[in-house]
Parts: sequence; C-alpha cells; structure tokens
Amino acid sequence: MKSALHELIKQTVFSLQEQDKLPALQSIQFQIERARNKQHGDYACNIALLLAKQIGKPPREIAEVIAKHIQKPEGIADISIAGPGFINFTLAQDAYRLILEEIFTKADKYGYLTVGANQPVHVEFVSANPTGPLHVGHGRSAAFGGALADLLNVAGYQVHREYYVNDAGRQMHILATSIWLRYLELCDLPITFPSNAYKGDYVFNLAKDLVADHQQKFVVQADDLFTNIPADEPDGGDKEQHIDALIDRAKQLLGTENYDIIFTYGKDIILDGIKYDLHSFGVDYQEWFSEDKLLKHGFIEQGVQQLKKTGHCYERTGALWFRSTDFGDDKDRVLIRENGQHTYFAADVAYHWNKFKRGFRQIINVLGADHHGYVPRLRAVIKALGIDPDSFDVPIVQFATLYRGKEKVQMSTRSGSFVTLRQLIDDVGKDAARFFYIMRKPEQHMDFDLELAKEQSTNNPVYYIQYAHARICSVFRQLSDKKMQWHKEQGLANFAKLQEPHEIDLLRSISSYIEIIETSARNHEPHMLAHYLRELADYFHSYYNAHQFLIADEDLRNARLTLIAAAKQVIANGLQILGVSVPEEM
RNA sequence: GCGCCUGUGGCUCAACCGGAUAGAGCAUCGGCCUUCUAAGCCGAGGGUUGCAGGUUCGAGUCCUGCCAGGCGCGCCA
Repeated sequence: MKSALHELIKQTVFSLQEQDKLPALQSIQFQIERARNKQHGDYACNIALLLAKQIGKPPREIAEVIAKHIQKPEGIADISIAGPGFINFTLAQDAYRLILEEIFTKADKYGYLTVGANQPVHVEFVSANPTGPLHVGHGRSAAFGGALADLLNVAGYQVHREYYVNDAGRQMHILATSIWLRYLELCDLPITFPSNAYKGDYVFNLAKDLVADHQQKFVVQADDLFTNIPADEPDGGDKEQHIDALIDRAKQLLGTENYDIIFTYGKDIILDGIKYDLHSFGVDYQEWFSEDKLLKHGFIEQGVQQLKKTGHCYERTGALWFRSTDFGDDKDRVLIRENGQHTYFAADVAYHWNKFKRGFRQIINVLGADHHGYVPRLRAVIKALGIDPDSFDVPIVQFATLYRGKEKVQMSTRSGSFVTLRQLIDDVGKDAARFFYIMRKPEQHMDFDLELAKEQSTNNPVYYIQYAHARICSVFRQLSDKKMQWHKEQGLANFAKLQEPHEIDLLRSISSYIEIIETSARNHEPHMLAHYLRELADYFHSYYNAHQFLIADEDLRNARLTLIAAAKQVIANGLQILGVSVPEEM
C-alpha cells in the first residue's frame, strides 16, 4: 500500500504539471510514511511541504490542489489535509480484510517479500578466533547477525551466512602451547605458566583430556623447556618474546607431528564448542571458511595480485604496501612483510576478493566495536578492487557492558574471567538472551545486567510477546469446551462488525507488518521488528482485557476470532525471524 | 593527540532517508480477577533530547565548537 500510494502521488503530480496546474519542477524525494498519530489516519505524505519552497505557495494550498486531483484508490477510505500540509490517507475497513485473507493464505510464509529479488547476499558475523569459547560479547553479534540474515532471507534475498575461522595465526599457536604447558603441569612438571598464555579453565579441561587420550606421550624434560627462554614480563622481560620462544621450543621438543596433534586437537574441540554454542543459540551457518583454506588454495596470493593490478601498491623497506590513503584511510598498510610473510590484512583483502568472486552482490560484514578501526582500510580495499562501495556494509556492534547487580564484570579471554555465551544461555535462556540483544540497535552501547536479566526474566519483553501468542492459542483450545466453533470464512464475511477502537488498533498494527519487514531489512535494523512485535502484543493484550472472544453472537465471534488468529500468525512469523521460540502455552 | 560510536524522564531503551503534541518498559503511586491464562489490563506523576551556536517552513535526527563515556589508532591477529 505504501509504495502504491507513493506511485499514485507521483503520477498525480506529474499529470498536474502537464496540465500546468503545478509548475514543472525537478524530481523531488517525497515520502509516504506511517502516521505516528492515528488521528492523522494511516499514511502521511509530505510532498506539499517539500514543494512549498520551490513553488512559493503555502504548503496547505499545494496539498489541496494535489488532494483534489487524486483518484481515490481502492482500499483508501479517506484523504485529508492536516497540520502544516500533510496529505493523510485513511485505510478502508476492506483493506484490512484483504490483508487478513492474505495472512491466512500465506500462513507461515506471510511477510516473505520479493524486494531482495533473490540477490545473493554474504553475511559474515561473529568470526571469533577459535582460541576459547564464545563469550557474551560475541552473543550480541550472533543475535544481531543471525536476525539480520533471517530478516534478509524473508525479504527475498538469497542469504549466505559465513563464519571466518581464524585458524592460521599466532594466537592459535599460543593456544596450542598453553594446552601443552597445562598438560605438562598435570604430568607433575614444574611449570611457570606464561603471563600471555590462555588461562581459562577450558585450557585445563583440554589438557586433562589430552592426558587421558595420550598419557605421557608429550612429556619432555623441564630443563630443556625453559633453558635460554627470554624472561616473562613478571620477571622483568617481555611477555610476547617469552611466549613466542616457548612456542618455538614446543615445536622443537615435540616435533612437527606431535605438535600438530596438540594444535589440531585444541582447534577442533574449541571450534566444535563454538559451533555447538551458536547452534543452541539458534544461529547456523552455511559455511565455516577457514584462513587455512585461503592459504592452501593460494587465495592470498591471488588477492594481493589483484590489488597490485590496481596500481595502488608499492614496495618500501622490503615490504609490499597498499596505498589505502588513496581511498581515505589515514595511513598506508603493509600486505607482505619484510620477512616475506603476509599480514592479517592481506588475508582479509584476499577473503573479501574471494567473497566478491563467489558472486555475492551484497557483502555484509558484522564487526565488533573493537575492530571498527579496521573499517576504513577495508572500505579502501573494496573501492580499489572496483567493488561498488554501496554493496558493502559493515555494521558495528557495540559492546555490552556486563553487570552483576551494580558490579561491572571485567572480561578478558586471556585472563579467563569472562562469562561465556553458554553460561548466558543456561542462565537466562536462549529466547530472552536473543531478544534482549536484538531489541537494542547495534551501534547503541548497552548495559547487560546478568542478575537483572535472570531475576526479571518474567518481566522480559520476550515473555510478553510469547504470552500474547500463547493466550490466543488458549482461546482457540477452549472453543470446543464451550461447544463453539470458528469459521474463518464467516469471520471474514462479518469483518465489518469489527468497529471497536481496540479492534481497529490491532488491525492497524497487523497491517503494518509488511512495511516493518521491508524497512528493517532495508536498513539492516532487526531491532525495529522486535519493537514492533512488542507493540503488536500490546494491542492484543489490551483487546483481550477489553472484550470477550468466545461470545454467543456467532457473527461477531467469528469476526473476532479471525482477527486474533491473524494476530497470532503475525506474532509467530515475527518471532521466528528473531530466533525466538513460539510457545502455544506457557 | 587523531578517528569511530554514544549521550533522550530515577533506570534501560524507541522514534522508519529532517515532519504533526518526543514514545515504551522497569521503578513509584492509585484502580481491575465468581468472566477466554493477572506472565495481563486501565489510570497518574515524571522531559529545556549533554551544553552553545548554525542550516530551514520544520531539528532528538543535519553542520560547527565544546563537555562526558565507550572503543580503536602495529610489518599483532
């Protein structure tokens, strides 16, 4: 309806210009939007306000000329002019009936749109290094990315969810070495655990399993281990040098084969854990794309070559640089180091080139706030490679500051003191956790009080929405008890009986679902859908308290049941997109 | 020092490419269950949208400068 009205206004103004009733003007970007206040009808158009200046007449006057010449379309009951010069449209009752019919026809597919035109979209999110379990910070990216992907899918895009597995870097070696050192501790060797190693309990558990599976196979002499290793930070040394030396020593003492066993073992178990956690959070991927794969397939070389071809690369002090400052970055970036090794950045160049080459027309890369400094150089790469910058979006998900009551919870994977996503799911539940995250727009910093989320779980908006759905189910369950029946067709036939303000409010809300899907998908803002569902549930609960559904008047009963059945369907479809379960009873 | 994000009732947050009287929830106070689930509903109080300018018919939204908080500024990943 929104786009139909937009087209209608456009045509009307055009024809008025041809008849010289309005001066010819440059094309103008006017809007049709949902009226915030229901006294203003359902839709409002601001075109007269925008034309006023160019034409030099009061906006109301222009609005009247336009309104007078609009051929009132089907489904519109009233056109009026209000306020400073808005043209307001009020939907006819019959328009609502048609929407309800469509809801029943399409059922769980209601809300699926074609605006995406089946265009392939690549959505990358979370992509945390597999050096430890996901924590609550990743949870926000997972909830947002998952909902966005599902939203785009519903909007008609062909969505590909991908997790970039950073499994070839130094951090992974620190992990392997950490596991091995814990293993040696368990085998009663005198180990001073490095300050820069991974200290989480999960490393202990991995080491324990390693002992169980391989017994003493990886034990070495303690003297060999620490001899000639540069001092750790607490001893006045450098923690980076210390750990790097230990990694080298581990490879040397264990030999390639045994070292790889530990390395792969740690990586696989942790990655499996991440997959499991995300799966139980309702987030699944089409592909887990590993950095290792980029390397082995020569993609990094390809990506760098591609960038070189653009002529924006140069060599200096033995390294290969990308002149990202040509594209707005604040400094140039190294691709290939002096020692011949590629940088992380080079891998990312290759990865994005690879995404593009796989045929994705839109690339969405959800990043945590700690990586936002990376955006300018990524954008520079996109531009240099000749990819349309508008097809590349990098939503930044801000941190959630964790609280336990009034106490701030410090998080650090290294120190091991953090709340895992797993713990969060176990504590507050998948539904509450996901909805809580999704309700906030990603760029908004948010406070997450674990205690409150737990204690007040019954006050969480998610239950409020789910309850609305369960209540409707309950009403229908009781039909037979009261020896009543519901005939949908009778309900639609008696649709005009729905004249109560509560009923109109609910209808209005239901009728805007499609637009919410479209807008939130277009803007990459799933939180809009969350807020909408809250509001829809609100209208339903008010209606529920004000009127009876299971009443003697058969015509009215059918009409009302038809209305709430439609509400139920919309709530279910919306929650589905957000990854929240849809209970039939609570 | 530079860059990005944020600043909206006591608290947590909305406000759909700038629109009409800035909206919800929590908390507080007052009402509503012999009636379809009270995990609900109805009502009340509570605001100079961080501050100061600017742009225009119109600014929470855009621009400039401050203030405050978060994050980032490696040939690390």
